[in-house]
Amino acid sequence: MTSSNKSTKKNTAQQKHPRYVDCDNCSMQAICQPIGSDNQSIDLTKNYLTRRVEVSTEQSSSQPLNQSTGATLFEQARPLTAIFAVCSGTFKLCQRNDEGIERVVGFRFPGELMGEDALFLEAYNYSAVALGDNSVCEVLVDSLSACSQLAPELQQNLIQLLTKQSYEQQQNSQAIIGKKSADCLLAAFLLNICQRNAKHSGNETEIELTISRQDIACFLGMRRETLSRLLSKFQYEQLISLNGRQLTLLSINHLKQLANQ
Amino acid sequence: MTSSNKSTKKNTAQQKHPRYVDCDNCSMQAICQPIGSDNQSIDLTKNYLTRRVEVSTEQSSSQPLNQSTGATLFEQARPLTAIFAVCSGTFKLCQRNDEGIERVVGFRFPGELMGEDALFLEAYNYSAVALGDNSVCEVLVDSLSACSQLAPELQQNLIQLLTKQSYEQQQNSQAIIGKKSADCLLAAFLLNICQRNAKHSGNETEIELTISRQDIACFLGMRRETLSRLLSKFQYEQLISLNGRQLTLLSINHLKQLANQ
DNA sequence: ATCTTTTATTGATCTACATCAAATTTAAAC
DNA sequence: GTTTAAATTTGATGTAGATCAATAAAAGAT
Repeated sequence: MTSSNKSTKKNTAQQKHPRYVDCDNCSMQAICQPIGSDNQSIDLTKNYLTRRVEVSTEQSSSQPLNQSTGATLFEQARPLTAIFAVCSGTFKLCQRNDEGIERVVGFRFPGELMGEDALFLEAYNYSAVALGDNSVCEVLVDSLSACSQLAPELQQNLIQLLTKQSYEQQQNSQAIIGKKSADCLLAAFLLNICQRNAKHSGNETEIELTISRQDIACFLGMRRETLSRLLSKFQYEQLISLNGRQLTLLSINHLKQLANQ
Repeated sequence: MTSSNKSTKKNTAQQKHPRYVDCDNCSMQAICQPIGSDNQSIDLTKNYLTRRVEVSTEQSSSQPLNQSTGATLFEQARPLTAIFAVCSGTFKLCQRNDEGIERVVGFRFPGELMGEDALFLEAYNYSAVALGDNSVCEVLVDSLSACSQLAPELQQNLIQLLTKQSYEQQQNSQAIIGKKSADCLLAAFLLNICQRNAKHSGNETEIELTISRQDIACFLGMRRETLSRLLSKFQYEQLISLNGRQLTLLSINHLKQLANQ
């Protein structure tokens, strides 16, 4: 099985300038925009919000998963002090179960939230690891809580945000679990990440895969060998093309057909 | 392979009097108890709450899944007017995807909520079908919303409720997805439902399985033949015993060991 | 009660994926 | 640049679970 494009070298088209997501396309928006209860408006950045905090790969406190180091934004079971929105880059979310076995439970792209599902609970449900040099917006929970008691509008927005978020999470995981075969699963996954990535990149057919094969395989519950074979097969079948880290969906229709089995 | 207890007949120990869950053990509690903002308390039942609405098997509007009829409490995609807590009995939740393929996406036991994950969104995410003669408590969303604007206490409770709920949902689905083998999956499932059922029954080792094999298999993403074989194997290995619909976990430790693989 | 229909169990076979192993490519270190 | 290590791809083989098919047991109907 010979894949079409293999000879291309020097295709690590490193984007020097990371693209930050627009606030308009961010899930945090509901609680990040200036809130004016009638005439008295609250300056959010003076209260609970810090924009564009860099999370670079250097200082990694611990290795959350066997391989691939990366900056850990927060760790599972630690007290929840803040929730985050991804500004640029990709994060992976890892969860350790009772028996100490770790799994990749999700990925987050620009404009998506992290930690919000444990808001007002004691601790983070999972660890968040930056895949590369990323940035986030940070919302301090205590300050947010204090503010929301002043502004009922904010509280209403918060409920909406949590509901929508929980809904989308459910949709995303629904799209993954219970697929008939690994083909379908992978097709669904590729469509899912490209669609989510498009919210800020604007391109639904291309994505720069900062996620390693190992992490993808772990998330999808298959072996990396299987994933590798499937990617080769998809390339052979002209469903996708892979140039280094650049993934292009060549036939979204066929992929959708495959995914819905 | 001969299962230990097969000869027992007439073991359909029908519980004439369905056990209703205590309000203390119900997830709806946060918004169902009388709320007193200082001295002016709101009478909930006069506003948005109706307790113990019967949902009997008779009048089924449509067959949500290929087999097993049952009263449909609400249907996917219909406007969300109310959220529910199970009082007695078991419900199954079905979801149809874009391609029209239906799946069982969950079950609800007494004290658990339904529809709450779409609160303040347009429509229900799934259909809810009663497995037998059940009952629910109903909370009307419009009235709840109106009330919550009067009582900030209620709104705070609502946020807590939604967060906890979303967390538990995630935990439940995490316990299921990505298991190595069907054995582990089934072990995890049996432990999960017994544990959830124990919240109102008080017995963590026994449960009356109102759910059909087909529905369980569909939920777990396996064929009913496979499920049947596994149940037989579990009985042979003295992990469980099955008397009609009565399931008993004989060795919770072994099951847990199996589930965490 | 008997008859019919549905639901559940067991058997035989076949395939998708895991597993073990080796080669190859890519990235990091020097 | 070269060397080393890590990540990815490809190959060979075995097994878990799907699929097809046939009973067997409940549940309803009469």
